[in-house]
Order: sequence, then structure tokens, then C-alpha cells
Amino acid sequence: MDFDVGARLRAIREEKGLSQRQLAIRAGVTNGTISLIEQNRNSPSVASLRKVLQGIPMSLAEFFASEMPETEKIVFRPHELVELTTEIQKRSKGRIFLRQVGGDLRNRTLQILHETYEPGADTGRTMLQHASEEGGLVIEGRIELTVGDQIEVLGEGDTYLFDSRQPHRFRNPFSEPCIMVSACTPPYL
Amino acid sequence: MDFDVGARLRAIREEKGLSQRQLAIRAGVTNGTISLIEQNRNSPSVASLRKVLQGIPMSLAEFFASEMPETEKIVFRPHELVELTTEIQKRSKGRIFLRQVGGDLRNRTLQILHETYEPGADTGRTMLQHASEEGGLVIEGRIELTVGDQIEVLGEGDTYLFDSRQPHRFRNPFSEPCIMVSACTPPYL
DNA sequence: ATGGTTTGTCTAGTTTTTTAAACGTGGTAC
DNA sequence: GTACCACGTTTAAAAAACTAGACAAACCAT
Repeated sequence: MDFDVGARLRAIREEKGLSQRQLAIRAGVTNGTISLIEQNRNSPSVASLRKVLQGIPMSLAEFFASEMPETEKIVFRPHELVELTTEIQKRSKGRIFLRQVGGDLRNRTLQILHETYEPGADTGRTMLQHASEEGGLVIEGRIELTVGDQIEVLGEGDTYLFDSRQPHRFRNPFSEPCIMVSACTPPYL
Repeated sequence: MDFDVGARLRAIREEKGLSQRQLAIRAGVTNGTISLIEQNRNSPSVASLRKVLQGIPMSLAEFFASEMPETEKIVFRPHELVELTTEIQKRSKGRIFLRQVGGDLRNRTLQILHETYEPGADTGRTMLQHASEEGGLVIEGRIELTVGDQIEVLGEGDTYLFDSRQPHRFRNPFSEPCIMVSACTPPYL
């Protein structure tokens, strides 16, 4: 959970094939600063770290993006997907089936859902507080997607991608069910 | 791109209903520190910022994850997907078609691909250096997935999810093409 | 009103980070 | 060999962040 700023910076720098001095010049700091940060002998100010990362280049968000979990199970058969249906069902007019890939999302940064929206299905207006993105592809049928003020109808093969903090809504006003795959990152934390 | 650390901290603190002093006590810093940070009159060291955020509580990753651009385009029709085919093609035996949702991945944290693996297609062993996760669903056909030592064959409706830093490989030794959707986070800068 | 409390801001002094320049090491050319 | 570079590390001085405490404004109860 707590992570080693120095080790992370060193790993990134070396992975990019940069020397401390090369990076220092590109970042607008001295090589000594980078040396000390990498040894965790000082804790850089956000201002300094930002400068250093601009020389890579990498955003602060990327730099602090969470560690890797141990992934034991990799492949999930259709019957192994976790049904998330109940939660959403209460807020919805039609039936929505959400089947999640991978049961335990703790330590995960990616949530993938196999979704079915029956005729009449409606998620209502949704909006996430934390930063995350959401995207997907329509496999079968049609769906109406509203993001902010924008309303779009997606058909087979159509895709979408947006920031989850914008208010959004999925609705199936058509007579055929709609099957899609969606991905969301990060699920939480 | 650059974000206002002070404004972000203030927004979070106020959203949690904490005063500068309350947060200061929980974080183990002084209220003055928080005041100065919020006014952007000094740039906190990572060590200090971590302490402050622990009092909220919030991870550094979450704190910096709010660097998000305005998402203009949301829906992408099949012909609007960006062809990434050429790159991979060189390393592959069979043909692999990768169609990316959303053209510009800068400032994006989610990459969604609509993929087709023709018979004989093979990505070869791949392995990403930075932390990220990869998952997907098979829409049509079959594909062989190798992650680490594990080899699995996925058919229609089967899904997968793993850490991209593990060496992995997609291969289609079958006679029918395989169509799938995959999601990856974060896409390499 | 009045006193007590809480709010955010500010200042002087201390601590920490950052700079600039030197140091030691390992490689390479001559 | 030895005269270079380029590398990461170290150090004293300069710069910036942090602390402790004071300050005024706003709020609430009496």
C-alpha cells in the first residue's frame, strides 16, 4: 500500500534508459536531487516530483497508480461470472443483467462486465464521484446512451468511452435485448 | 494537465466535512501546513502529502487520479475505430486486427480494443513493464491464451483478466477467426 | 451584547529539501 | 599505462517547506 517513491522513480528512469543527469536536464532539476530521491534520502515536494516526471514524461497519476495484485485465476467461463444483477435491478425499470469478470475486485484496477439490457431497461442517471473511465462495445441489439447532454443510439459494433464522473444513463427503448461488454477503471479506491 | 494541488486538497477536505485543524490532527501535521498547502503557498513534500491524505483517508493515486480532460467524443462507430494493426502485424505470424476505441489515448486511463485474430495469428510473448491490467471477452471463435505457465483455450462467452506484467500471449491455432473485446488499463502513455 | 469556541490565515524559527560543485568508480580510447 | 568521459554519490550553502503559536473574523450559547 505504501510505496517506495525512490525505487519507483529509479525503475521508471532505468526502464526509459535515462541516466540521472539526462533526466535531470530534461526535468530542470539537478542530478543530485534525483540521486537523493531515488535513495529515499529526501522526500520530493510535489512541485519537484512533477518536474522530474515531466522529463520522463509521466503524470503524477501514473506515477502513483497502484501496485500489482497477485492474479491467480485468469480465465472465467460464462457460468463463473459474478452476477451483479440484484443491486441495479431495484433502480431499474426493465431487467438488466450484469455479469462481472473476476469475483474479487479488491486490488483490481479493471472491471469488465458482460451486460444484457432487456427491452425497457433503464439504469437511471448515474454518476461516480471518483475519477474513472468507462467504455464498451455493443455485441448485439441497440442501446441508448446519454452522457451529459449528449444522447446517442448505439448498434452492433458501436463503441463508447467517457469519464464516469459525467452523469450518464443506459436505456433500452427497443424491442430486442441488447448485449454488450463494458470496462471500467478503477472499480474503486 | 497540471493540476491545482491546493484546490484539490481543499475540495476533498470540505467534501469530507473536515476543518483544517481536524484534518491536521488526524494527519499528524499542523493546521498551518494545511492552510499553506491549500493556498498553494508551498508545495508539500510527498511525505507530508501522504500524511495529510492518510487523515482523509485517500491514497496518493486517488488524489492525483483527478487529472482528467474534457471528454468530447463519446460514441465511436465501427468505421471510426483507430486501426492499430500495423504495429503488431510485424511481430505476428497470422493476421491480427486491432481496432481501438477513441483515437487519442493521452490523458486516458482505459484502452478498449475490438480485436480479430485470424487462423494462425500469434502475438508472441508479450510483457508490459508498468502496472496495468488486461481483460476481455470472446465474442466469436476460439483463442488460446497463455499467461505465465498457464495455457487456456477460450470460446464464445469466455472471459479473462490478468496483470499485464505477467508474460502473456494470444494465439489462434484454430481454423476459424476469433473476435473479441479487450480492455487494458492504463494504456501505455 | 459578551464570552467562549472554531474557523482560516499569517509570522518567526526550525527542519528539510534543493542546488552547485566535488568525489570516487568503471569503462574506453589512445 | 593515463587521460579521458559518463555514471551515481556525497556535501555545504541556499531555498523551500514545516512547526508552533498568535491573530482576526465568524458563529453559537448564554
